[in-house]
Amino acid sequence: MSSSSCSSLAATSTTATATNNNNNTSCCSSSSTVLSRKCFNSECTDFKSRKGWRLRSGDFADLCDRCASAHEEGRFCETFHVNASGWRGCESCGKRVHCGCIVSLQAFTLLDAGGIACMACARKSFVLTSNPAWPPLFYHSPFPERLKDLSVKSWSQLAGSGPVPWRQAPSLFNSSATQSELQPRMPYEVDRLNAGERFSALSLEKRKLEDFPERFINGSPRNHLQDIVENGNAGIIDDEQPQMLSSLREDISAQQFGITIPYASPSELKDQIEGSVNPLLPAPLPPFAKRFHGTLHKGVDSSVDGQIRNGRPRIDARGKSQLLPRYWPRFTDEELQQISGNPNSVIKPLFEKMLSASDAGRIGRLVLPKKCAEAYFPPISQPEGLPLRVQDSKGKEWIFQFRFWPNNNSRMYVLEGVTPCIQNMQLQAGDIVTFSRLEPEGKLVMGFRKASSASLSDQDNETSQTGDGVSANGDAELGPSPWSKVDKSGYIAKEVLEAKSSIKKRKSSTLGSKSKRLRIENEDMIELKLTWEEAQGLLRPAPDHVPSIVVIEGFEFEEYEDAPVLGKPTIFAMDNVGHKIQWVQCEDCLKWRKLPLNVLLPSKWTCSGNTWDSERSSCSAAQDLTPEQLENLLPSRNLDAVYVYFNDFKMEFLVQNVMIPNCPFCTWCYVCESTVTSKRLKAAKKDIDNVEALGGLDTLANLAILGEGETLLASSQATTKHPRHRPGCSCIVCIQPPSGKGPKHKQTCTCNVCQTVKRRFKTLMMKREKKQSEKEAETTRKQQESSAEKLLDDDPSPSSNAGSASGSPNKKKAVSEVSDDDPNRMKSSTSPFKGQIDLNIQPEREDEFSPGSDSGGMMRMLQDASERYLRMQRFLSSDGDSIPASNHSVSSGGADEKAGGGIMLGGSHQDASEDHPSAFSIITSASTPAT
DNA sequence: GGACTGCATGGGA
DNA sequence: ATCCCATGCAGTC
Repeated sequence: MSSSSCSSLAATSTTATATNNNNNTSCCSSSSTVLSRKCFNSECTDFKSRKGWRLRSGDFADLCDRCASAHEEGRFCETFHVNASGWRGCESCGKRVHCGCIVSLQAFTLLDAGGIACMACARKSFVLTSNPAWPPLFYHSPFPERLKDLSVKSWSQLAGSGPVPWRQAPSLFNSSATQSELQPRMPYEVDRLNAGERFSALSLEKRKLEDFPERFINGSPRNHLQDIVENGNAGIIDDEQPQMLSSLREDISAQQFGITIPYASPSELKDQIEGSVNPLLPAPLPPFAKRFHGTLHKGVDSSVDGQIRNGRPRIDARGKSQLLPRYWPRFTDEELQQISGNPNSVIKPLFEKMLSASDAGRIGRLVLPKKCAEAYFPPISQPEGLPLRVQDSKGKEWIFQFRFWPNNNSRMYVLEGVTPCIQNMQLQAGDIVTFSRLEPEGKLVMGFRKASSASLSDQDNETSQTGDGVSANGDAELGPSPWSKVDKSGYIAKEVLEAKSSIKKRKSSTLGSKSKRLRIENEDMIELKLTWEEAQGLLRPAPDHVPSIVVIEGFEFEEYEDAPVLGKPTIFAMDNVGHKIQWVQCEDCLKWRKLPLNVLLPSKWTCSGNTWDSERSSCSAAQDLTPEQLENLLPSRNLDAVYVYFNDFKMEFLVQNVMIPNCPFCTWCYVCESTVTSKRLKAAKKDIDNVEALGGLDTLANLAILGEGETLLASSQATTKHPRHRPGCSCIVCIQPPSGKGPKHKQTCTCNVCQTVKRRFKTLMMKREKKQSEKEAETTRKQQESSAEKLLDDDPSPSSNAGSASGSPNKKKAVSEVSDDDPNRMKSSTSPFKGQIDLNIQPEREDEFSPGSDSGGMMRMLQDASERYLRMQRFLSSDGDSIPASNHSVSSGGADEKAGGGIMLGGSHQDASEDHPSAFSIITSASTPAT
């Protein structure tokens, strides 16, 4: 390498001063160094006297008169680097341009497709398009003192903790000196460097620097080879060629994807020397900022555009590897404009991150990518970290705690207290938060990008990149779904599934292969707006599917060994004679047709495919459903509330469309499709508490409801514990009629539902009785003693024990009539429940419901219920086989139907107690025979 | 019991 | 093999 290149390299270094110290003969000099009085140009032996270009250090190269003149006239390289390597031809005019030194940086720009263009051509040819790929660049102000000041003050002011020590983990720096080449120096980093605090890394850095121009000037493999072939420029061929080419290919690939790279680009260097080209020019803005300014303020000098082009990221693969691509900022002008607000401010994009479920969750902790945190956030040495003031895109300021946790000999950086901000910006998992810095204030700015917009833009990008509009990863094979719009039936919009396809493409590019869990979740939760249940409903076994049953923790899972097919979503119901059927909507006429239960339909189905009902095999045939029936049939979407009726008590559940694991009502009940907000559930629980003393079966029914409610409450996400049910499934879940549908069951009903319920109930009761009786003998005495004391001391009325459970005279009466004379039991029955009732449990496995395996509350409730029930049984058996007295006394109407306790699940805003003839009831008969 | 905190774990790059 | 980081979870308040 020629000495001229060496001098250039030294100039490229941010450590010109240090380099000078190490190599006085390299004639690198700066105004701040008086070790050498020679001209910066090693080719020149004259003594320096004039300032030249600006160095990274903020100082100016000292040049002799001759060199300074050549520099000012733009002839420096032509004069002094004639024989140096790095001469390239402009792709446009062919003019030879030297690309091998800091002096020439402003003279050319790298082309996206490879090669270079001289600035004259660049200014003529380039149209500044919205290119989110512009890198955030270190703003090297012509006022280094101001920046130096800012470099410390900005963070320290933000942190409010005085001067910030040098970052504790400059891994970007120390691990490989890459930053010296490419990483934008943070102002404080420059300070540090200026202060000569990194001498230890100097030799390595210097070595890196020596090969940097070779990489740098050969902006593309093509040009590199071209240079070799056409120019016979052997000067740049060295042992590193293969690696260089490989590296450069990576660069090109990165560029092709329009990736923004938060590392220094040569434009940064250009900016530094720009001042030297014409020191009278206004302070150069960072290229990115220039573009931004150019966007905001028309009429910016076209030269700026060319300079901006010169800011194209030229990133070394090693530099790229420092920060994972998924964190590279991809700001659009609009986003910048949104963030900035103030056109006089300069936005420096730092990084971005897609919010994970944890990030967006209520915990309020945003995990920061380590490298980003260490590169762009103030250094912290203590886990407690620092408070960090961050401004959101609306200008609102937030203070987060920037801290870290020790983790595997490393650190895990988090921003704490982000929940208000996240909520304020209405962000959720999958959305992207962006971090940038506002210059010159140094203020951290947090922007965001919603997942939908991100997906669209990314998708657009990718489409344009591939040029064929076809997903590169083959996800398009999902194909457009023929399903029509989402409506009350729960059908999924065609557009939505198409969006899914596009989202998957985006995810594959944006997220890479990272975090499948996140990807799936995002798709489902955010993009698809597809509930777990809906997704389940879409799946059909393959035509020749033979399910294999896997039992996990007592739950049977049907496994699709072959990939399930996407089928036509249908609605299962009971006809008026109690047979299970399914309803399907014609793709064309949208009429609903009744089909046999086990029919599996293709994803696109029309009336013409109705081979089971020839009279309705045409769209012209009338729909055999009244609007009212249809309304009852269709699962209600966007429910506000679910009412669960128990005798005269109506319990309201607020719901969301979330599938509930272990829901005994599976896919049919409204509750099952919903979660219950804790507030309302508590209210409901209170109601249940109020009525729980009605009797054993009533209580059990309540427990069933509440157990489910607990499930609802406890589960914000579906689990795999819910077996997949499909047509023909005969489990307790599936044999139940849809909520609010089907005939009511008499006590003497011997249908599958009742039989199963009775059997399970009886088994449960017997086991509970047996277990409890063993313990009762020992504990009852003590309990009675204590209760007796309590009764004597407090309240002679047993019902008072229920506390708030005295809301109605009926209840009081019920309590007194069916009262359990054990107040502790009453108390326990009002205790919170943790457990769940899963009607899918196998009776032979019900001992898993032992208190030991239960959290306690639920089992106590069950025990109470069983005891009461058995006591009632004994009581009633002596009085004839009749319904429990409690129900006689409580039920205000239709007592016979509600005898034994009924769970009626009404739909949204439906009053099943009044006019819902098809309200679903589970009748647990008091005369249930043991099985 | 729920919220919060800090660390541990394990999948994935 | 190593590191990152999303998330789980136990301890504490």
